[in-house]
Amino acid sequence: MVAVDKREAILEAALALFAERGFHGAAVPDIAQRASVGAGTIYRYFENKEGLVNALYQQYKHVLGQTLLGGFDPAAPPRAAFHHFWRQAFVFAQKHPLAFQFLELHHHAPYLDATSRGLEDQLLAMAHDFIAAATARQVFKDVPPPVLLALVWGAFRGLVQGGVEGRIDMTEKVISQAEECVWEAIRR
Amino acid sequence: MVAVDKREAILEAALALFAERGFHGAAVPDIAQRASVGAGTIYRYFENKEGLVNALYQQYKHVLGQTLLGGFDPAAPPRAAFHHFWRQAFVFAQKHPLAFQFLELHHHAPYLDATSRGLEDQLLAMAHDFIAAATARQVFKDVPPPVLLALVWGAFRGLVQGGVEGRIDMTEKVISQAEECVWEAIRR
Amino acid sequence: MVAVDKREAILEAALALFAERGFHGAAVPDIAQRASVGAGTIYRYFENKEGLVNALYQQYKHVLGQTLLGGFDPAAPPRAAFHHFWRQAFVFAQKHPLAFQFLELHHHAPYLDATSRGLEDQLLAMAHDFIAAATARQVFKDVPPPVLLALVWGAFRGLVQGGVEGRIDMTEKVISQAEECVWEAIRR
Amino acid sequence: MVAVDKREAILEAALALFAERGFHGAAVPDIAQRASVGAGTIYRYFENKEGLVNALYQQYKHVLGQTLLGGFDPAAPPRAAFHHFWRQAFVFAQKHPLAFQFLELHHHAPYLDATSRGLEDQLLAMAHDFIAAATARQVFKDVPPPVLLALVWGAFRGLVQGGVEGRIDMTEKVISQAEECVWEAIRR
DNA sequence: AATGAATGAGAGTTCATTCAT
DNA sequence: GATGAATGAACTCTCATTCAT
Repeated sequence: MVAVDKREAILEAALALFAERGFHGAAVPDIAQRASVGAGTIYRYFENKEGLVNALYQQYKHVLGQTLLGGFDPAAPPRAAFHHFWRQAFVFAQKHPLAFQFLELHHHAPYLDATSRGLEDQLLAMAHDFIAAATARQVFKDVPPPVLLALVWGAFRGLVQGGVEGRIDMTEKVISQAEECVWEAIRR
Repeated sequence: MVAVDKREAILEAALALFAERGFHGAAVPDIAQRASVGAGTIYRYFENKEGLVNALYQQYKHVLGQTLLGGFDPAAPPRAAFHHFWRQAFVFAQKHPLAFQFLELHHHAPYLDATSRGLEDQLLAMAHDFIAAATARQVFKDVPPPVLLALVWGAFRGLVQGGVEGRIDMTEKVISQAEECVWEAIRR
Repeated sequence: MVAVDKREAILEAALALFAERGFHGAAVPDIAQRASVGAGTIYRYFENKEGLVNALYQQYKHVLGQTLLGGFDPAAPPRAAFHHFWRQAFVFAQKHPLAFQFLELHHHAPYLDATSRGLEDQLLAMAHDFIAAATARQVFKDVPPPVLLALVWGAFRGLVQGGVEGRIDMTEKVISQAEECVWEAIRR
Repeated sequence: MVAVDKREAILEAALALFAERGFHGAAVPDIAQRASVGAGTIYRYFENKEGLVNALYQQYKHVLGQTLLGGFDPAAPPRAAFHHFWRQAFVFAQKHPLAFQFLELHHHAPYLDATSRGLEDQLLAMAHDFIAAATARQVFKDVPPPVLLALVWGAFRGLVQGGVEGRIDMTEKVISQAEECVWEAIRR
């Protein structure tokens, strides 16, 4: 097994345990065991437990950003743009369900470093700009963009959690219906 | 100081630390110190740390339920009912901001006991019934009630978090605007 | 057992193990076991392992200083003063043989804090002043005081170690003879 | 790079770290890194960490012995012999300052093996014999030879340490003056 | 009833040593 | 021969829990 695989195994195990139990609830030896790796090995790849969460956070925050932007047409009309973001967010949440949980659980945690916080701020800023532009063009309701953003992302997150917890059968149709609901929430 | 006050002090301290750092991140001696109580005293009032989280969870889940239902008129039309719930949810979130954080953070945690889960299920069921009834009367969009519930509660949660994290200035107007947004998300 | 006794027991155990094996060679659980105390208990009395060595160092450096100065007559002639210091140094080394070993072993160690270093410097300065004064009065050879100090204390240390290691039978007579030897080394 | 060079590099690195931090304070990977060698390589040349200290101890104890005896004239009168030993001891301490520190620091350590202890005993015996002979000829004071040895070597060690720690400016003159002091300590 | 000193299991982390490459 | 990634035992330290006072 090459080094890259071991690093991968550690990240994967840590993702699962951090998502399930939180940072303080996931013990390093447990992570090591799940990764089929000696406990000491983790410290060859990450400076310490905090380094491990931050690596994870940054990796998936980056993937999330790339996924949301991937194939996005800046010239698209707002409704199409919204559709793009909505579907791409789902792509991420379904491809990386643990990572989605993990990211949402570790928001603003005191053990996140400046780089992690920077990535979060960046994504937030991008979302804010998009909404502010559409608001300015009177596409969205006359409501402060941060409010619209909170409502949209909150609704999305609620939906995904409902799926994960088995309260919602996440069919293609449900995703579309939810998109329409949320669009009506924000469109003028 | 009478016993009730000590119990109260412990619960209050635990609420603050659990909300801020999570279950595993909050040390019992820290809770004791914040409550100005000996560490051993906590074990006179609660069987152990799990007993303490569960007491807290049950207490505030109950308060949340009472707050949502308080003054509710079952005969009110859906829009008025929705208005009632929306405002009452805000009443709770603003009266007990730490409790709101705490409840959302500890959803489905493995250390929650059957009673805690039961209370959660009960609240969920009530919400579901209300939505299902309105859906049946074609007030809401033809979307599975759990989906509508997830969208609404998710949006609400996102809004509150935005306020807590300082991204949103939670004025009376914002609360009203958000209510209108969310209503349009679900109404037919 | 009262707290003071436990602190005492920890200090005594730590003294023995640090003197025997050095700082890094003495494991905290070993110290705890020798002190008949739980490992965690050590951390109620000392911030960490470094805090423990420093407490020990400061305590015995202080005792050494007090012992050397105890009953000293500043007006005494140099030979009498030297006799006093020589005998008092032996009093310390025989009353606290482990402490003597410990102090000599941990000289200038990187884990000693400013207070510990300060005490060491203070003792050194006192000795230096005494020697410099006698040198100025042409009682001692015309040799830099630090050199005389190094020779005297080194010889003393060598003698004590020889006793501890069983190479020397430390009788009253030997102590006197050694005193005379060292006196002749430094006197003009 | 030939094998001998690697062994040399390891010994040199180990000497520096053992002298500075002691046996338990010097980590094998640190030694390897300082020697620009893989950690595993150390185990090709030495059985384990103990084997490494012992090799070092024996090597330098041997060099010390050779240096002290080098050019020694057994027929020389005691004062000349003492002068020889004193200067040669300085030759060693100045040529191998780390080795001097190392040897003094690791006296009687439990991880020294029989060979190391044997070398130490041998040197001690030689010194003892020299002193005993001179004492028998009434050149030295009527003091047990081990006492004289302890005083002389202790004084020497104190002097060297004072130089290393910067308290003494180790000029040619100081070395001579100190020699005279110590000679007067022991001569009848 | 209340305390907080005491505990030891278990946390995060280091390191002497091994072994596949 | 040489490496350094890998290991797990052992290290320092924390903390949920107990119990003598």
